[in-house]
Amino acid sequence: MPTTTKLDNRRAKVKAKGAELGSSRERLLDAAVRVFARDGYSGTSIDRIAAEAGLSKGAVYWNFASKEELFFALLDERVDRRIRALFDQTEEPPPGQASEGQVSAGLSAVLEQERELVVLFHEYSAMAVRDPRLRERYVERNVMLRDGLARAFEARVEAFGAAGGVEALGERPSAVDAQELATAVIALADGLSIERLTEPEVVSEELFGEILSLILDGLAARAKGCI
Amino acid sequence: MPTTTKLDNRRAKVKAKGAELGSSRERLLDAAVRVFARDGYSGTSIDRIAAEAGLSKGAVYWNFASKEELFFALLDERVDRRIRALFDQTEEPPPGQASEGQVSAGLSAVLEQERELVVLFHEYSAMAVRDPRLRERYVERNVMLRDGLARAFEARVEAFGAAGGVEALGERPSAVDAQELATAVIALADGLSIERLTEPEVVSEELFGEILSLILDGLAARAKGCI
DNA sequence: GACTACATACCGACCAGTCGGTATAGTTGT
DNA sequence: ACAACTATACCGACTGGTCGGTATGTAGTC
Repeated sequence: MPTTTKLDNRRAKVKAKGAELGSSRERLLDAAVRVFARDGYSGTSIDRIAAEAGLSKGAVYWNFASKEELFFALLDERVDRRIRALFDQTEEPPPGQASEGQVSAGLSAVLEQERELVVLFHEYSAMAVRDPRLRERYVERNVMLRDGLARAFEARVEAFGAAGGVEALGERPSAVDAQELATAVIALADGLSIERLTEPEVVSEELFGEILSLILDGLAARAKGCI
Repeated sequence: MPTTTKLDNRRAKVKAKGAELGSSRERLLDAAVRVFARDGYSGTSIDRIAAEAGLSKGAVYWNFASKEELFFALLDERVDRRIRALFDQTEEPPPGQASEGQVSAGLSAVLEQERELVVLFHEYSAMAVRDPRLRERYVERNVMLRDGLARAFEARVEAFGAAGGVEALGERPSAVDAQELATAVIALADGLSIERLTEPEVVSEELFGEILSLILDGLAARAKGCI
């Protein structure tokens, strides 16, 4: 169904011009981040977003095709971008250092400053469970993150293997591979960030890094055969 | 504000009689589990729940004070009960055995069979982020779970300490205490169960148990000083 | 005067909650 | 045993309000 060719033309132009700082489009997205995070997707009305941006409903429907498209744009241009940036900086660790501390610090910083993004991410995931279209995009993003992290682990293990003379992965029957490790580490990060939303005091800044290094120590110990 | 004394009296009686199998109340709760899990809280209408239960809106408002109360009842009588049962069986592990496998198997079984409960739990947590009243109850439940798990870890470490002659916790500067460990393990379980909702194929049955034993191995290795 | 970038008024759908009505079960007086 | 009365458990029409989306108006710009 070629629903909205006219609209697509319009949006193409908008996308070209809309990046200007302080443009209505940006103000709407800023407001949408706040309101969606505060009230949830279905608890948020278009009128409220418009009002919070100092604009009207007309401005919203000029810049976005629908409420859903506004939400998608927000995920693309705010949430995903942020997460990708975090993981890019993770993949190239500062020269020759163990990176758990860095990763944990980076993650904690994001979680601390950008509570709204975490809430939106949470909302995103809850919606992806139901909506197949959303799920497709959601999974695509997850695969990217997981693969990146898995590669980072493999690189680390190779370096470790060269130093310690032992391969940690794929040797023992109970060993986990890099993909599984990445899956679990992402799950841990997600889980901790979610717990932090309701109980900030029990999830310390360093916890993620500590557990991550515990896991890696466990791997190393198994590789050394000292368990 | 003593709002609904009449209603409370009524509900007390209902609670006494309502436990009968196949009662309207139970049928409504069964339907509510399905519909809330399928369509989300705000995507669910009272009429739809009633229809799915083969009853009418009047039946819903006879048995429950409001949509919110219906949802709370559902969390109490279905979700929480189930989770508590799982953790109770976790706290007394089968005689003298390492319990990671059991815990992981139990968790996986629940996640497999009761996808609806996981979805509802997810929804619950998303709502608790916003609604202070809900958050209070949510946190209360979390504290219970965490304390229980922390005690289990402490018991395990004591046993381990007796066998290995070393205390694993509170010795090294980078060591984590039982509460933090429990927090992380719950976060891991939550994260994995959420990931499993959208990507069932990447979260294997055994993954949780494997990571858990990796973490414990890491602790043991540190205690032995072989890292 | 045509196009842009909105504002405003409006429509139809949906929905939580209310309320009068009602069928059935239970209780009480005789 | 039977009528009179009451409480229980539900039905379904209705209300007030909200909200996504649309249609139309309008000030500024080229």
